[in-house]
Amino acid sequence: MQPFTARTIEIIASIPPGKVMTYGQIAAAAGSPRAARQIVRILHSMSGKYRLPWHRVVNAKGEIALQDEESSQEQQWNLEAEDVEVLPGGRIDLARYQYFPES
DNA sequence: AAGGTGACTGTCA
DNA sequence: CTGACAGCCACCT
Repeated sequence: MQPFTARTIEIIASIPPGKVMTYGQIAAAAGSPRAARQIVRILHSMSGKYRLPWHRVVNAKGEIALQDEESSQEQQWNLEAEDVEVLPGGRIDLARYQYFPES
């Protein structure tokens, strides 16, 4: 397991309910500001094995990044279950729900 | 071992 | 607002 991967898992797992983080944010927090795409790969391969709260991860625009209709709806449902308001189009108000590990 | 891939991002038009 | 482009990098053939 690469340090980057381990840190990524740790970070994602630390996102509190009702909050979300962007891929770039996680990548930066994990040590590679430009490795947003790695987060995607890690989510793909680890979400099943580590039970990560993948639904709390959105893209830089604050939208659900999933392309698969079913999965994206599942993510939206999970977010709403945590009192996150998902606007039409699968968009989320980052100003209200983005999680900053620092603060 | 070499090349492809992706739930991305910032910039420019 | 939309679309095109080029970085980016761990993981999977």
